[in-house]
Amino acid sequence: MTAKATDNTTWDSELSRALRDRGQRVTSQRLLIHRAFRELDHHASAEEVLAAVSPRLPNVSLPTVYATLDLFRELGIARRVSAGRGAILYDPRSEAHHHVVCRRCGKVEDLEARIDLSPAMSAAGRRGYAAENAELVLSGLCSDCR
Amino acid sequence: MTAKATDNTTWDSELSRALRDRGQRVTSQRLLIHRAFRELDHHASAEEVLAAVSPRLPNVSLPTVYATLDLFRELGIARRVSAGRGAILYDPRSEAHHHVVCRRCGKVEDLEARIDLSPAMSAAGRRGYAAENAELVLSGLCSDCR
DNA sequence: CTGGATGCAAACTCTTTGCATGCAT
DNA sequence: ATGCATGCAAAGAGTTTGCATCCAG
Repeated sequence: MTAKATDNTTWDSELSRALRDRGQRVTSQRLLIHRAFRELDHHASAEEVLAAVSPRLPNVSLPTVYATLDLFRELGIARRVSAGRGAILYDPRSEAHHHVVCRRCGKVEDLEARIDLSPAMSAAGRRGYAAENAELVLSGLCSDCR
Repeated sequence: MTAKATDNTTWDSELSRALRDRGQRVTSQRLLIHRAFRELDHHASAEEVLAAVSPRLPNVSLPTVYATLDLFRELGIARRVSAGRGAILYDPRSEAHHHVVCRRCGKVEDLEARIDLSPAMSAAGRRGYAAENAELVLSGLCSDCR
């Protein structure tokens, strides 16, 4: 396992501080879901996060994972990504990046590309939207499915 | 209604030709779903398309609408757009455009903005993907919800 | 005729909600 | 002590599948 104890304590205190700033409680579920999510360091479904947490803290429920990941989104720690099908992924908001999804097997990969989104942002502004987030998803067949 | 009979016959023959080219059958459901979809001329859910078709051809079922819209996607007539939540929208592929979705009320609007997606396309190519489609979705609060 | 397309219903997946219990504050 | 957070279960939304019937080719 590549996880370091120092990462955990750093992550723990970051999350604790963010929660306290909003007057929300610091629970072991939130801390451990946070650790698992940051260790995955990858777009992950609620199910995947649960699988990563369960060995360390049993009896964590899927609804709690959903609620917690959505809390992370509010805290700016995670982004929601709707990948192709109805599945929702949560992505640790590291640097701006985008995604490709295989239209056959559903696999999602990161795309490192610098795209100038300002025309879209200002178009949204003209429409009356306060655009907070931009999500670019390409789709096609991956090398395996082709 | 703004629909013109000429549009219908044009659309009908376009679709008929595309279907025959692929050895697929030209059915009244497909023709009428196609008309309704083109008349809507807007990102629409399967439910909306069904509502538009039903007055003209009763007993059309939702599964048929899904299958037909997905067929349109294969034919290049429609694009699938996953708008924020798990809902799937089908968008008539007119010109390249993108979308904003309100994160509170879920409303989806078109965004006319010319974005240079080539960096993402080539990044996808490097990953082994044959990228066929690009979908940019911004999210935020619309003027009503703000 | 004959097989692909349709309608109906049911299954399926993923996500959200309601409520009693528990724990952080 | 107080009430937000959790776990469980069940509901809910949206989409897909199975199968008998129907109709375009």
